[in-house]
Amino acid sequence: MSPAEYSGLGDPERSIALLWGKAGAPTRGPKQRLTVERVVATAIEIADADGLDGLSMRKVAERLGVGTMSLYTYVPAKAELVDLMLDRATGEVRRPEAGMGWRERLELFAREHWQLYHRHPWMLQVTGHRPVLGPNELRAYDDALGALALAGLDERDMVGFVDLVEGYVRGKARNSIDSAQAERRTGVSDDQWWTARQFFWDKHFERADHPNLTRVLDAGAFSEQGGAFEFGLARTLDGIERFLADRD
Amino acid sequence: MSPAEYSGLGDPERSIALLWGKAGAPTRGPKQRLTVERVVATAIEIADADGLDGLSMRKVAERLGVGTMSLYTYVPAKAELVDLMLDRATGEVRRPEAGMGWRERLELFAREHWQLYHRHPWMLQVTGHRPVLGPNELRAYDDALGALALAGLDERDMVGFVDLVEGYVRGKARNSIDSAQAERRTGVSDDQWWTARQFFWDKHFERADHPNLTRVLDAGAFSEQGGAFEFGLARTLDGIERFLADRD
DNA sequence: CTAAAACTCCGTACCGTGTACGAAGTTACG
DNA sequence: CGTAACTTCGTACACGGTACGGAGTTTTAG
Repeated sequence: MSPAEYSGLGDPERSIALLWGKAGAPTRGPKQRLTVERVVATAIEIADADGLDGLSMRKVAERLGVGTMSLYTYVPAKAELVDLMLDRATGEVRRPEAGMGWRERLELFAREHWQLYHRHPWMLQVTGHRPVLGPNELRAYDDALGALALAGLDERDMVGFVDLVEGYVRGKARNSIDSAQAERRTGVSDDQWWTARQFFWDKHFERADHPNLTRVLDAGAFSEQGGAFEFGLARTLDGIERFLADRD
Repeated sequence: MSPAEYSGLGDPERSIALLWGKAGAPTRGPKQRLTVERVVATAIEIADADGLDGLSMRKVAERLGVGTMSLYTYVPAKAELVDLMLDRATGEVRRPEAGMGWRERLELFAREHWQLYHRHPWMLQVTGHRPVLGPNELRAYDDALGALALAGLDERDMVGFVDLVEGYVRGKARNSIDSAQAERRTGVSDDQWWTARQFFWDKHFERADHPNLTRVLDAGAFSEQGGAFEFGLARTLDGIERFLADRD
C-alpha cells in the first residue's frame, strides 16, 4: 500500500476504523504494550493541562514511558490523534431523555457542550479541520437535530438551527476560555495584564472618540457578564421560537 | 530595562505604541530600510495565502528581502506582529452611517465582519489571545455598542448582545472557512475528502441509530445551506427584538 | 574633531516540533 | 524452521521562534 492517499494524509479507512474502535487486532508480531485508548487518554490529559500548543508527541510518549516513534504504531499521525481526542471528549456529554421538549433538549445540548469546552479548552483550539466522523460526534449531532425535528422543522432549518446553537456555544466558550489560555501560555494573569495596560486607558484612550465604550467601561459592565451564557442562550432560543411562531 | 516584563512577554507600552502608530522614530543609528507598516502588510499577504500556520518570520523576511532577525527591530516578537495584523485587517470594515437604526447597524457589523473573515481566514485561527487594544478594534467595538445603545439597552445588555452577534458571526465564518483551510493545509479538496469517506456512509454508518442525521442526509439538507448566514443572523436579531419587545 | 552611545542589520546557534527511515527484536503462520 | 508481519525506537531532517553578539552607521556629547 502506498504510504498515504494524498499529500501526507493518512488512509481514511484506517482513520475511521480507529474512531469506531474497529481496528482489527494484528495477529503477528509482539503484543502491543499500549492501546490506542491509553494514548488518546494521555494526550487529553496533557492537552487539558498545557493546551494544544503544549501537546507534543514526545510528551505523550514520555508520560507513557515509551519511545516517541512507538506512538506511530497506534496512530498514523498527530492529526488523527487529535481527531480521536475530539471524539472521545465529546463522548462525555449527557444525552437528552425521553419526554424532553425541543427547547429543553437544545438547552441541555448547549450547557453540556459549554461545560465540555471548559473541561477541555484545547477542543476550541483545533482550527481548520473537517468534521470528525466519530461515534460520539455523530451521536451528539443526531441528538441536536432530533430536538429540532421535535419542533417540527424541515431538514434545512434543522441543520441551520443546530449550527446556530453550536456556533453560539462555541463562540461564548471561546471568549470565556481565551484569557485562561493566554495566562497559561504567557504566564501573565488577567489582572496583571489589565493592570499593565491601565496606563493606556488613563493616558492614551480618547474617551470622546469612543462614547459607547466609555459608557460601558464607566458602568463597569464588563464585570457584570456573569450570567451572559444563559442570557445569550435564552435570546438565541427565543429567536428560534419566534421563527416557529411566525411560521404558523 | 529588563528584557521582558513577564516571562518572554514584551513591554506593554511598546506594544500599544506600535498599535497606535505612536512609536517615536529613533534619532540615532542608520535609517530603517523598512516600516512596521510594510512588515505587517507583508505578513498579512502571506497569512492570507498560506494561513497562520504558513506564516513564519523567515518567509516575511525573505519576501521583504531582509535577514530574518532584522524583523525584530520592527516588532518585538511574532505575537505582537499578529496583534498588529489583526488590528490592521479590522480597519477594513465599513462603518455605520448616520440615520441607520440599531438592526441595520448590527447587520452591517455582522456582514462586514463575515466578509472580513473570508478575506483573512487566519484571523479566526488566532486562539487563546486577549483583546487587541488597537484603534480599529476599539472603533469597531464602539460602533457595535452604539447600535445597541440606540436600541435603548443598558450597559450590561449592550455588551451581552454585541458578544452574541460577534460570536455568531465568528462561529459561522469559521464553519464556512474551515474546509477551505483544511484543503490548503492537506492538499485534499472537499470533494476528494468526502468521496474518500463515502464508504463510511455506505458500509459502516448505522442509519437506524441516527434517524435524524439520516433524514437530513437523505433530504440533501447540507447542500441547501447557502443562505444560512443571513438566515441565522435574522434569527439572532429576532431574538434581540423579542427581548426589546418583552421588556416594555 | 573625536569618541562614545544608540541604533540597524543579520549570521549563527539553540531548542523544540512532526515524522521518515531503517535496524533490531518478537511472534505467528506455512 | 524460515519468513513474513509486526512492534519498538534511535537517529536524522527540515522547519519553527528567537537569544546573542558582532559589524557597520548615524547622531550627539564633550
